[in-house]
Amino acid sequence: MSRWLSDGNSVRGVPATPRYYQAKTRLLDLVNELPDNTPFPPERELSDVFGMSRTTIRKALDELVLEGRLVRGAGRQGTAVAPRGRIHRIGLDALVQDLAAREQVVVRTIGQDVVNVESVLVRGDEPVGVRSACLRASRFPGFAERYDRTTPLRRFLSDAYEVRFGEVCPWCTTALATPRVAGLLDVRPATPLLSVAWLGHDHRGAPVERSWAVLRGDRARLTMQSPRLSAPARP
Amino acid sequence: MSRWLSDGNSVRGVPATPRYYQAKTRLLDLVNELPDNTPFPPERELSDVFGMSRTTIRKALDELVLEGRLVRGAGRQGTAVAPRGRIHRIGLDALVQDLAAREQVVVRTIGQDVVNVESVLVRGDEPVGVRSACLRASRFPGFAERYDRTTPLRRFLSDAYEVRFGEVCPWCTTALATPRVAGLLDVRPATPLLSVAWLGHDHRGAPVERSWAVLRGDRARLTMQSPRLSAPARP
DNA sequence: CAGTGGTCTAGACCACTCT
DNA sequence: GAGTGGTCTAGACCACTGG
Repeated sequence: MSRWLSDGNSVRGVPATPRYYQAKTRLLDLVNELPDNTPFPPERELSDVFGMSRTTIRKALDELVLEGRLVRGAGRQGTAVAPRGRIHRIGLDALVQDLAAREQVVVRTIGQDVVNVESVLVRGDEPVGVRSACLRASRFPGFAERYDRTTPLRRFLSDAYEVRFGEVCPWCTTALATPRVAGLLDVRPATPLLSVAWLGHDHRGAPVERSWAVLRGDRARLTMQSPRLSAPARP
Repeated sequence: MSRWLSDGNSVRGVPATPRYYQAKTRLLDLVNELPDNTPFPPERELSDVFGMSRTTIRKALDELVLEGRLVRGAGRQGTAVAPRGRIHRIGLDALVQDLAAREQVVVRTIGQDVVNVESVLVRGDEPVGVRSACLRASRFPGFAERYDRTTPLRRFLSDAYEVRFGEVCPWCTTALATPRVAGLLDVRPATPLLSVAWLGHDHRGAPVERSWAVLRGDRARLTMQSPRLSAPARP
């Protein structure tokens, strides 16, 4: 009883094949035929040629952009066919350890007892993710002044404050880019992102780090450790 | 009415705080104050009260729906506050082992030598994900007839075909719901989903299984093994 | 029946970038 | 200056649901 599966006519007032989806299909064919970086027709021209309003065309283009097939530039740059093969692999442990190539590392104080370390993950001159860590300021006195912003965070904490990290159990979901994150990642607000979060404890179980990271789904893949693969216990 | 309450800078023609985002913030406050399943004001009323067009209001509502804070119903049902606490944890190894509660397990043959096992992951009467596995038919003769569709897939393969599975290295990204998957998950097409994929090999390294799973980001969290947390090697 | 959300239109102004 | 994408408006029609 899927409400959205249209099997011919319409469901819930939604036409079986919305016009924007017809446009998307045709535009996708066009994208597949064009080489990387080929300039794409302007939205107003497509609107004219397809006989649809610019709004409808934009909805189709929006999805192709979200799927990483088209790239939109500012001003006269216009839309273009996205370069293929720009997917970067990012390891989960590298993300947690903060070993990825970074830029724009910012340290700031939030409220009374929280220090935030935010960095933009870069791969091949493109921003692919944002990593944000929150630390208890009282646990790491003078952190903002002492941290050099280049050493991987966990290594620095280990070296400078003698933290021995315990286990971590990250979890993964999707999130929409806030305007702020969208600016850092050069995507539109509300772009769906891959979100990873974790809590860091020291070896005695005391909380040390509360962190999250978001990755551009069209530019990054998160690779993980293999789960335990012994055959599951049988009753 | 002054349209551009520009409260600061802009990037690429996008105001720092778009109007729809201001609406979203205010609407989110409202959502947080209301109990689960409370009917939400109609879009036209919000449009009137906020002094914004219905299109702008809808854009704000769209994001709240994608984030699982609001639920929209058909016809006179209208919009309502989504029940909270519906986030289910799904373990990565459970996903790979196919241990999650399933419904609609379908086995079909694709092409010459591929058998596909597709199942809908269910948690608390809601579909939260789809799992799809592709096997080489010649490696598992008679699979479609022998598989009982209730035993976890990997356990069945181990028991019935004496497969000893080797390591697995899953990767994670985002995807947009195809119309077909959207129907299975009861979401709109193009809804962003969490996507997990992996290749299964036996202990000798021969490929056995090519699988992927998608999860509703507003209903499921993927939990993972902790990465290696020994301090990274220093040069 | 009235009212809801889903889609679509034909405009408009803005900030930006290339020529 | 011209043309691009990003946002926004004020309408419209549709299919659907409840009283």
